[in-house]
Amino acid sequence: MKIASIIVDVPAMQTDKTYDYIIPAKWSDVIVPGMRVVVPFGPRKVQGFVMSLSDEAEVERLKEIHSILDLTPVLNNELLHISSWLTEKTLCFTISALQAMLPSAMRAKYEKEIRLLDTTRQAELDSAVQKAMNNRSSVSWEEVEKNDLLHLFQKDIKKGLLEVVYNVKNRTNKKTVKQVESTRTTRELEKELQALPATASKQKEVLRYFLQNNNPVLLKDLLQETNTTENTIKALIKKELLSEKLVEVYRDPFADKEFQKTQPLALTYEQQKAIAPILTSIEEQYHKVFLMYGVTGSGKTEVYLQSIDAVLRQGKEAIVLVPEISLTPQMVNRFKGRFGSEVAVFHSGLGAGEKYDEWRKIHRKEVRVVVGARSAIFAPFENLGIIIIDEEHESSYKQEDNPRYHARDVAIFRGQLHKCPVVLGSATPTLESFARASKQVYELITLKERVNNRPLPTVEIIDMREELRNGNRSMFSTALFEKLTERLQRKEQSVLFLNRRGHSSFVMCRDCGYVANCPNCDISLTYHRTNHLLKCHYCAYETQMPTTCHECGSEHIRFFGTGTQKVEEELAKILPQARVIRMDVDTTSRKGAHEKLLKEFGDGKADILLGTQMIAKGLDFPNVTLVGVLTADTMLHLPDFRSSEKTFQLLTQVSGRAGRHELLGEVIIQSYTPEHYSIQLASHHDYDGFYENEMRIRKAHSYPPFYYLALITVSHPEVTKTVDVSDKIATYLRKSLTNQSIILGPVTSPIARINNRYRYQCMIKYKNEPNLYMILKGIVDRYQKEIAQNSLTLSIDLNPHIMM
DNA sequence: AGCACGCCGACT
DNA sequence: GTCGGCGTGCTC
Repeated sequence: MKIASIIVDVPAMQTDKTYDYIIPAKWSDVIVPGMRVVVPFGPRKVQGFVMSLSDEAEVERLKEIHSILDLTPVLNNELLHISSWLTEKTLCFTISALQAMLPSAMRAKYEKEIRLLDTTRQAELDSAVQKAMNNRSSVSWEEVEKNDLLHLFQKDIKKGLLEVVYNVKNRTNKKTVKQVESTRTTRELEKELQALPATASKQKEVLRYFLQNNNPVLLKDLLQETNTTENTIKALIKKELLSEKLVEVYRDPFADKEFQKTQPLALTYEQQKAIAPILTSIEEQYHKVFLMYGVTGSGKTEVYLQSIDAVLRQGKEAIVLVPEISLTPQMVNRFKGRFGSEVAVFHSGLGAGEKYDEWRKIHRKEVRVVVGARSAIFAPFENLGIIIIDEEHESSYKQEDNPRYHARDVAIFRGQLHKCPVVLGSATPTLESFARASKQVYELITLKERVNNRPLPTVEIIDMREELRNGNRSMFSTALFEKLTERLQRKEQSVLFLNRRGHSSFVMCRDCGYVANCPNCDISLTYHRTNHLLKCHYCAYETQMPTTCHECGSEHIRFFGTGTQKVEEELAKILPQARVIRMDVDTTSRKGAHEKLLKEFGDGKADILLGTQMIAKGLDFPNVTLVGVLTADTMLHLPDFRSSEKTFQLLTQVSGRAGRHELLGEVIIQSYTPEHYSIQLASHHDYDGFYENEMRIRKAHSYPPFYYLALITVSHPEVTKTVDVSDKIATYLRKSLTNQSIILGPVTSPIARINNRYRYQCMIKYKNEPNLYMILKGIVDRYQKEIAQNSLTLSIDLNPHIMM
């Protein structure tokens, strides 16, 4: 008897193991590991993944697999292997790891319905139930629940008149279109054409089309070619002259775009030197991590493209990871332009169906290059030749919910398995990566020159305190205002960058200092101008914007913090003649809006592009000669040891937007702490200086890359319980870990309460703790019961990037 | 996660 | 004496 060990789609500690099922004889040759199946689990049916096969099971009474969802495995052996590695490294459930590797469209949807067991006994049903059933043989559970009839239905279920049926619905929907073909040979068609009455002129025209071109054609195209309607075709199908069938198609998000084919550019001497070791590792098929440290504009992308080209010539495949926000059409164009239909693209802008289609292209080996955000690292390639992570320092490569993985770690793991190079590219590498490169763990590749030999833009730092002292209370310094005016006169473009992270528009009373906070979470409420509401970003709480202060009754209650809208208004006041495009979540939420705004700016339809993080990357407009950073230091003071690094990266990134072509670029950085080393060193384009300085600080405070971190967050509706549990955990950790490790806390989380749950955290700083995973697992086990009751939550983040 | 089973308090 | 509250434990 053949047995399959299956991970079921029930994300809970108690079910985080395989369950054995009998493989029905009819599928004994079909079912292999990596397939999705539906299995009975208790009284219901759930989706499951086949992990392994065997001939014997430890359990006595086995059930059979109910149905199969795939004909070929959706996860190959390598991905199954990665899933167990992920499960261990991130302490997540196996099912979460498996689901993270597949497009969301492949996750099962569940549906419950109540069905009449015996049609002859319909009369015995409760009259209200009969009415609700309305002669149907089944009703959906939701419908019954919505009409508040569950109680009555339950009685009839007990009587054995009705039963509850659990269905697993496969969400995947392949898109199909109608295709029409003729059923006759050309000669026969000719006869039929003669036989048609003269009145059927349209039908004749269609037949004439097939006489010319007796091949299957899409209905849509046929209608257009013959200028007719579906009815004509239907008539012909009825006469059995034509037949129609549904063919599967891909939703192609780039269908209506044309990609100009590009040829490899001649590499500069520096680029040639950079690519050489990568090509060697591709040719000789060994794994190595390269850190490609190249200033903005040094032509990293061309090195990627030519490396991929070498991989493709070898018959292998390539993954390119790009941060979500820089997955712009410009970026996609570069890859599609070089490799054409060999490229699949993954990004969050695609709908679930579109993502599924891109995934299938890879699965069916129709493409060999994938360009995408974080999750593209799980692309089901089997013969990888290179993995490239562009903008390696980007925090979006770390997933912030379970499984809390970092795409870089997965990339290196896959690189080892495939014996292929992993290239990490950045103008501002993370300290972790640069330190590894310094220790020769990674091979450092440096690109110091900009391709067009343009000098880096000059950067001027403006002390905003000084401006204030001089009586300038606006958010534009005199210097920035003057430069903006200058650009307007010269008909050049400017980019204004507002760093909003950590500085939302909160509401404060000018008289007493009262700040409007969320009643459920210890966090200030954010003002939303569109509907005049105060909203909490952590729970769903929202309330009207108060007209008077809750504390002192003063009317001087205002919102603080600078939003892009406010900047736009002020800009309209001081530079009324300037045409401004604003890019933020409000103006880019609609599909394609992002792209449209950028195109407008690129076409010179505006003088100033104003925006948040999303404009920091990838933009490359020749006419931009000024970049202004309105507030450089807003995120410098976040409770995060990486805040200096992030500020440096951001400023460097933003500065890179100016003067990329013939025209010289200038950058203005406005700051209230201009003396800060992040700002100073970024203004001098001095990464090495920043690296040294920051490494000293990290060493002094025992932070990465000198120590690894693990963050444990405890939350519970009662403070006392939260404190109690976190205390016990800290004590246990101090007892169990080696004395080389440092355990901080417990302390309250930077956000002390979310959704009425108090939050405490412990931080572990460690260098080498071989038993750490076991110890942390033990802690989760110990509190399993309370976690299951949903009173307590423990979140464990290994290598956390967000400390809150 | 769901769901059944089972053991105590408020009603017919 | 029964209905229903939710604490406990299981799902191959």
